Amino acid sequence: MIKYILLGFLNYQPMTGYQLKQAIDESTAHFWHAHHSQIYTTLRQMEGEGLVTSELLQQESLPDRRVYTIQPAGQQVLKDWLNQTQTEASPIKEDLLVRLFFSAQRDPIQVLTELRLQFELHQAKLAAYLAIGEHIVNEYAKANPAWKRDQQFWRLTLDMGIHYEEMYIAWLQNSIKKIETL
Amino acid sequence: MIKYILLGFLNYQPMTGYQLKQAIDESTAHFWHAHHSQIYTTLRQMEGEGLVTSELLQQESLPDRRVYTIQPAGQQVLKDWLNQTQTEASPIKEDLLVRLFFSAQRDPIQVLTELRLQFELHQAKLAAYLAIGEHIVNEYAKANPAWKRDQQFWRLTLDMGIHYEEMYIAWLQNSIKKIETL
DNA sequence: CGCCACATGTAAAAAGTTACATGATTAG
DNA sequence: CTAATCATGTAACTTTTTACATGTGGCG
Repeated sequence: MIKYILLGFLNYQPMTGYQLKQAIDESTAHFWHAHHSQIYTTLRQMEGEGLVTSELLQQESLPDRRVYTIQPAGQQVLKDWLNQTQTEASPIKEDLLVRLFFSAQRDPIQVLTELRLQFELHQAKLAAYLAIGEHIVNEYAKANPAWKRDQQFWRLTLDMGIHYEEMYIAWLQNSIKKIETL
Repeated sequence: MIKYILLGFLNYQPMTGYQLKQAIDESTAHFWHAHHSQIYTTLRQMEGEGLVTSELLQQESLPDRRVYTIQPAGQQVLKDWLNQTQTEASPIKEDLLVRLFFSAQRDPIQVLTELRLQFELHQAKLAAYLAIGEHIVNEYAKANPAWKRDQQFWRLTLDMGIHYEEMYIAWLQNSIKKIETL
């Protein structure tokens, strides 16, 4: 999957592994993230497959940067992947729910502490997403008029992030209440 | 993670790999799933670590079954894991959002078809969760009075599943509308 | 002086998926 | 006769995570 994300970004413009990591952290991290080690190795692997090419640029007083450029073969792979529609709902893996599922024997105080911490974490995430929303509307749209249509799709994924966090926060509040009165 | 789920179930009663797979599919699958291959290998691995023991029971006209029983060491591992509170929100990996993020250049008809299929899939999931909720209330609570407290925690995780699907469905409806009028 | 940003990698381990492999019974 | 349920496993592969590894320049 990380392969397609990298190709997706490179399809806009040539980028380095470092920049791709940043782009992911800033935009797709709330539905897909990756460590830099995976990004660098996947880029090299894709270069071997002829999906991208790279060139090393030297900089004064800063480390060299390896810029990757998507190739027609890479664009085709991306396109093919997008064209073969998903026929399943993606599975969820949510640590907290696993923990909660087996928490009946735990000290309720500890469970509540954990849920309250999650409450704060998810509120922070929500706040961050809302800020990104503002950012997209105010800055990005003006700076890159060519990506106006793209931005509408990015916005949809951000909306999901926002709704998800809102739902999560409401559920945490409700769960905390229920455990308190158990 | 699958390790703790298996220990969590075995902490209630001895079970076979097959039964554990069933238990996971029926209860935790909406926040954590596993293939049978992973379950069987993890059980064997835990046996090697002394967290569980197993014995082979022969059956007439049915295959042998290997029943796993949790050991004190396994209970300790489970307890320790539950006691060390998560300090982060679990990351999300949602294929559909990755696809949507890079879908500006795709044929909108195709995107809509994909979203409408997801709409049906998530509606089916929601219906299934609601049915499970009924099941828990009506049958399970009466059959296992010793797990009454546990059931209240199970119920909380199911609630999340329900709220998640409701949110997802609403977001899909809204996204479909937006793309239709794009 | 210490931390952050810049910048790229490798290695090893853990986790998860897919495919291969077998075989009896029972219900439709 | 065909599909599903019961029942367990291995092997190969892919993906992801964690740790190791290095080095400069700027800011407070």
